[in-house]
Amino acid sequence: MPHPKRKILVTSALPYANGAIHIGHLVEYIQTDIWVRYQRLCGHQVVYVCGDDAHGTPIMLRARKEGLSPEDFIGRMNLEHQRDFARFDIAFDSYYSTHSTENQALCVHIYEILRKNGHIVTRDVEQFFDPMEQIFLPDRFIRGTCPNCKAPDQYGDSCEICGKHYQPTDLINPRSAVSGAIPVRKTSRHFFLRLEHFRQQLQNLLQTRFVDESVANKLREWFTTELKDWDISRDAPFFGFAIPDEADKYFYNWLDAPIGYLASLAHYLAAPAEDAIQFWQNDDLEVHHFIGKDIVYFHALFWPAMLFGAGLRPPTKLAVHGHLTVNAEKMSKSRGTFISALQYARYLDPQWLRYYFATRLTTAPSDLDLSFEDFTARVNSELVGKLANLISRAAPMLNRLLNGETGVPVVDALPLLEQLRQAKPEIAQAFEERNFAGATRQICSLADKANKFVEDNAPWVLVKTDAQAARGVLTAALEAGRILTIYLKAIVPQFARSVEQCLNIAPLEWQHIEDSMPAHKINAFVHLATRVDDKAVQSLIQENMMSEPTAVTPPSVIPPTPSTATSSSSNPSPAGPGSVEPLAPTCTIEQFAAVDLRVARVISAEDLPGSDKLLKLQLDAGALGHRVVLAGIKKAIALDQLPGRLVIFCANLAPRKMKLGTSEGMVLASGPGGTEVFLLSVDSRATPGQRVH
RNA sequence: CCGAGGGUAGCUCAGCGGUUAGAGCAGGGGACUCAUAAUCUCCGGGUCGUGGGUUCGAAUCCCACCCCUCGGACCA
Repeated sequence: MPHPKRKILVTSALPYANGAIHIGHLVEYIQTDIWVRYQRLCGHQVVYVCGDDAHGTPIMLRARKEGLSPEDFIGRMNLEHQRDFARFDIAFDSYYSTHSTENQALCVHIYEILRKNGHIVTRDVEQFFDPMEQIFLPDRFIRGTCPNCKAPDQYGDSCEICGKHYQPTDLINPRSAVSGAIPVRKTSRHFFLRLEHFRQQLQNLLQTRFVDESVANKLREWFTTELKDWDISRDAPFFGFAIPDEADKYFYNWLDAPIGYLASLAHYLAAPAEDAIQFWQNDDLEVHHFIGKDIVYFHALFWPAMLFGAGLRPPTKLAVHGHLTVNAEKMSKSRGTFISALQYARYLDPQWLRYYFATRLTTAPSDLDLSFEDFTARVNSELVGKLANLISRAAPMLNRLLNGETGVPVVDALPLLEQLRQAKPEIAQAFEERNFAGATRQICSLADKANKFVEDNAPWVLVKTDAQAARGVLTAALEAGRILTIYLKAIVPQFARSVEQCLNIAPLEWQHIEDSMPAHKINAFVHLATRVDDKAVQSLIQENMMSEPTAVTPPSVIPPTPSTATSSSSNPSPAGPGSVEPLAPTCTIEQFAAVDLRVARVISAEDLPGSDKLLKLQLDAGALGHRVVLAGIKKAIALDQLPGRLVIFCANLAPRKMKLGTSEGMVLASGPGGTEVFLLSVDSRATPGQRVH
């Protein structure tokens, strides 16, 4: 009524077609779906599209491992994903795939324009190459010893033990995760999008309501330096779209992933790609992308840049959410908290998760925690104890004592009902802003009042003396339940459906808040929501701990973060230069002498909680005294093997303040890092403090 | 070290310049028995991270510091 109908295109990030949907992913899809359902409830025109991000080397390799063609593999994943989403009532209008003819047409179309307009350049890039497999290796497919903490078998982009990020070229003893071969450097021509061309437009975009202020602050940092060209090409063999007029060149899947939103739209429209573009360009259309904070870069820079370059409008809004932790820790297989959507649904009700996430989601892109204790408490006390209870006490009573017929709410109930209705704008605003925590808080508080009303008027007593009055009380209670259900409908649609059935009313819409139920006969009560059984929660976690990490083939590329789209092989910077420990430039004897290497004896080694890679070593350097050195060897060398041992360390290295203390030197070691670290030692007769020449 | 966000009752959080600081959950007492042992009621419980400042008045604004989380830099 008051506001005109909005036209809104909504997307959730495209999950990578390489693994199952897990509860971390679900934060985003549930958040998006609640928002979408709310908008629809208000009568707005919403198209909600998504699909699998189906391209890339990880998928190609994974398919091969399973003995499938990539097409068959992603087809299977797509079905699995759709099945999982359906269980959680994610109401996509179109769930498609980046591997589609529409997407290919769109990618080529946009690329051609970018090229024509001079936004594409080519440049030679040197990269790791697997000589056995004859493929270029994404960072994640190079494993080696972490150069920082010397943990062995770490990914090429970052170390899981110490958390350090680096270039694959920094790895000690790098190996191809595909074949085990030693990667070699190889040069190839790559295509780049000149991001700098779009600096002004991108910055202007930040002046709009494109992102919330806290995110905008962060984004502005990117503009303090030159925007680097973005590498959009990959070499054959690659599972993706070929770049036109080029032999053996493919589009990087992060190029076709966001374009996949358009492709999914085309699929929804059942129309050719041009129609999707036309739809997109509609002046009245709002475009909202829901994404995790890990992929802001792609959606705030690359994607708008592509659109600008192609003469298309940018998105209206990025709705950024944080990551999920479970019981206050990162999801962990060993703790049983790495839970797939499927596993969750086997033990627990998806409605509960929708409700619980809603109570935790705010506008801010901060991480949210799924504490199972809190989860159980809140679902039981709020969703079941307050909300469901209101109807489950009133409806059966009306059926049993008063023939199931509602009447007119008693006069005493009018202030309550008025209050319920007056909450509308505030709750609406909370939904609009994605402040679902605020919305549920208000809804619960209203439910408290409604329950109190029932309590105060005791219809079960009243019915003995004044049936009509009792009917009026129960009618009011059900009316209150009906209004609350409208408020809740976007969050727990199945709950709402049950209420509608029970109250024998048409599907509820937001505008029905103002209405009153006419006197009518209600249906038999149906159970609205069961309580969470703590045992089921325990079973779920137990089973998860037991279940072997199957389905994950060696180069496990299941994104460790909950959010989505192309988390693997997603190093945003252009394919970095580097090499397999190339020989350093020649140095003079003076330069060499500048480095003062000394013998030292390890006095003690202690763990540094908070660092995955570093150990704190106390060194006895003889006349030089004692030194504290933080060495990245935790993964490689057991604590008890260190004390007493002679090592070589650089004694005149400038002290370095690190996160967990200051390091007064550097212990020398070889090896790729991670668990492959080999300390240099000297013959046993060397004494601490001696210089190495 | 830089940036962002946060530190308010045992727990999760609301309040973000104005009367004695709130809610839910948990704990304790009571009421009720219509309801999925639900609901209602009462109680205990906080020097609102620390120290300064602005103000008639600060949890709320400013400055410094401490701690946590998340990015980034550095370590490499």
